[in-house]
Amino acid sequence: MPELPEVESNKTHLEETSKNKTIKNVEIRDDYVLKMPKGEFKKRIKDQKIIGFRRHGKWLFLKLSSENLLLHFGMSGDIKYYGDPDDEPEYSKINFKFEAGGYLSYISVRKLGEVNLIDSIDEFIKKEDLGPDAFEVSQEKFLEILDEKSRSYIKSALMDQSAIAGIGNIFSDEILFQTKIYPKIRVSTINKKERVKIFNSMKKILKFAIKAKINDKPLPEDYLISHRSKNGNCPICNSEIERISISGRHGYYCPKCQQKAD
DNA sequence: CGTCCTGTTATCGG
DNA sequence: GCCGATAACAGGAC
Repeated sequence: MPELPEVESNKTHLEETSKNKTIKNVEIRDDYVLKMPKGEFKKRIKDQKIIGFRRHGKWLFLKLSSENLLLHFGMSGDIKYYGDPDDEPEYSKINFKFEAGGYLSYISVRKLGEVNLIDSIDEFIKKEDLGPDAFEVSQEKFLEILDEKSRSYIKSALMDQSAIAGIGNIFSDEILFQTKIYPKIRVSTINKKERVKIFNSMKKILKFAIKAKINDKPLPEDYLISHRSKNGNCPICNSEIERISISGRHGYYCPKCQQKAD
């Protein structure tokens, strides 16, 4: 379930369970997400210690003794630590076994996702052309990126990983709902005051969602996310939520709260 | 059986 | 070059 908040909560999970542990061996159930030959991956990762973590956008990096393990969760990926081999999660694709006991599973229901080993995290971010992380970016930088020259739809701009990294379909809908902005207007038509509102809302929502995810709590009832599916109604005005197609994705919005004209 | 889906990428067209 | 639309990737849920 991976947009920025889910990946950040995965990072917390790893910090709590897997830090400073040494990988004894790896079991590969399905190598579809693995971007290198199985044998090479196993050989390189064996005996490496997990010394730290970093997240950028939807990408998670495990810093190892001599290189970095990168994980991307696609649309249905997850990660889980477990102590007993009988507790291996369903759809686990790659299992790391620790020297001290315990396991870590990279899980994915589908096969979208990526597991790889890389030398430099900074170079990877550059090579992937990722923008600044949505949770870290400064207001100044944010306004520089979503500037009056951008002809993109606001929803597309928020989801563009090369602009701002970490926001996907669900959270872009939430940000626009809470700022009462119609998803299909051009960034260039939104004034600075409104763009500052978008920035503040983005930070607030991400912070809240990370906390909720870590504590395994649902998001508040007045979030659009809680009403986003099947014939949902707006938690503010009770209008029926509408669906709109933008950049190949389906977004949801309240036609009354998020008017085109502003 | 058909439709839907939290992500990314390649390709085409305006 | 910018930007949107589309298809493709996969497979489980409904």
